[in-house]
Amino acid sequence: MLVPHHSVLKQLPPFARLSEIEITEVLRSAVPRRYPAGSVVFEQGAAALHFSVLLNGRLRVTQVTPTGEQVVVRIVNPGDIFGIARALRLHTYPGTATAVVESLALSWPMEQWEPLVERYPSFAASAIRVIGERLLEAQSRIREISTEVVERRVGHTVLRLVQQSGVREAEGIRIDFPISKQDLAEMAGTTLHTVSRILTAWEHAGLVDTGRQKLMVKDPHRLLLVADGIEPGLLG
Amino acid sequence: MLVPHHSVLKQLPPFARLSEIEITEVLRSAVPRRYPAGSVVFEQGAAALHFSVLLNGRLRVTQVTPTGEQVVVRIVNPGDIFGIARALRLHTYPGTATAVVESLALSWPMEQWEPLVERYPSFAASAIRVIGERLLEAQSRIREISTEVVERRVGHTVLRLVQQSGVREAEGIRIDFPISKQDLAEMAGTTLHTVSRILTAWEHAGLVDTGRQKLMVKDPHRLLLVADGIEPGLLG
DNA sequence: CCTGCTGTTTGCGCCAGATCAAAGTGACGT
DNA sequence: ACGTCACTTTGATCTGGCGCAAACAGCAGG
Repeated sequence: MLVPHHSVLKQLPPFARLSEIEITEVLRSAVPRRYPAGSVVFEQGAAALHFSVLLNGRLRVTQVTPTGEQVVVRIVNPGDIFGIARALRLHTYPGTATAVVESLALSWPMEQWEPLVERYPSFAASAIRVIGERLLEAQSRIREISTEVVERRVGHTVLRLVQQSGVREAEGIRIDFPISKQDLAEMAGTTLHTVSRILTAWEHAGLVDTGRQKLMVKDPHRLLLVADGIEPGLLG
Repeated sequence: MLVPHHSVLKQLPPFARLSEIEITEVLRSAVPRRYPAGSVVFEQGAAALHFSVLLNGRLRVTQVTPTGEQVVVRIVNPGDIFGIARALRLHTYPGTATAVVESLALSWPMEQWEPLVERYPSFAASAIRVIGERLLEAQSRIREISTEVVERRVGHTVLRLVQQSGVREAEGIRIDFPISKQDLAEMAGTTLHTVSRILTAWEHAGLVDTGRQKLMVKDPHRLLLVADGIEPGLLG
């Protein structure tokens, strides 16, 4: 099936307001791409040749500093647009994207971006909203990192994951892709060691359930209280 | 002069590609607003009623955390669009904007945003770029705050100010609006005291010249070396 | 079943930088 | 000129959480 994406695409906000004909038109220049778990989708510094929509799977976008430390910029969820460097007048990708699980994306050559924005105002409006949401999230993280103590930062990081990538289960909400303590540390702006200690404390208190690359939040409400500083930390 | 803004507006990227007639049209729904130094332009949590373009002056946008700490989100420079909360589907402003010097802005009712984006693709494209730039800057700050030591963070903060709001002078580059050490601290994610110590050290080394709400960078090149960790810190 | 690899836990010492405290100084109004 | 207020400097102390180190546990592949 060369065009299984017709209906899928219509679900996504950026394309929701396009007609059947327009979608067919838009799909003409798109190619589906499959990324095995662990593979690199694009690399920091490489020429920005494509922008894409994630159909399913999960990507992790990281940046490395000039001195070699890594930070996780964001997690790309199904439905998200990613790799839009050129819209920001960049010629290279500002970060590296890696598939954390087997993933499928729909990919357009970068030159299609401008026409898409110019021709479909609803696409432009949607793009603004998507980028705007990322901006708000980034600003929240800045506020968190610069004013909050580690335990609360880790709390907010986990809650953000729950909201963006959580699936309800009997015992709580599971983050449905493999995530290491190292990843959490790079999201919260701390170290692997500190994250490990915090999660262990939370596990004893019954807030979460953790394991090798597994994370499940059993008591989101109470975790929120800790993250917001209403309930004191559980360390020590 | 009710419409002195015709030519001014045409200088600004979001409006640069509009025709004379279109600009007249766009200006019809705009009102100029004057903000005395120190006055509040809009307040965090208030209903988002307007979006604006800063014609001259300088605004400081801050956020306060639930627990009362403040962080400086960004400085609005002439030519910048600000207060576009509604474009991000927010109904209230996520931060507070204060005029640091007497400022003049052109202001539209929020309902005009969607029509503007839908009608003028070049406006939409420009908005995407502006928001995207803020996003990149926010991500840089996240990387800095979570991986760099204070001195280098303060360095990058100052360099960012130089780039965005610096004016060449005989002795170096001056930040052309009043900025306190407290402001710098809230931008770099540290405390007033630490900023003071660092700037004192830099002053002794001839990198900067500081005073009461004054900041001038005498040796931007060397400051960059310190900020990038190529040259060791000057503290102690 | 063993072996290796990668992710995780936990203990301990230490230091960057926050916090507390107090004195110093430039700008502005009267 | 003087006093006041806001901003700044500097010192002294305290501590969160980082860095280092070493042991431990899932999981994959032979």
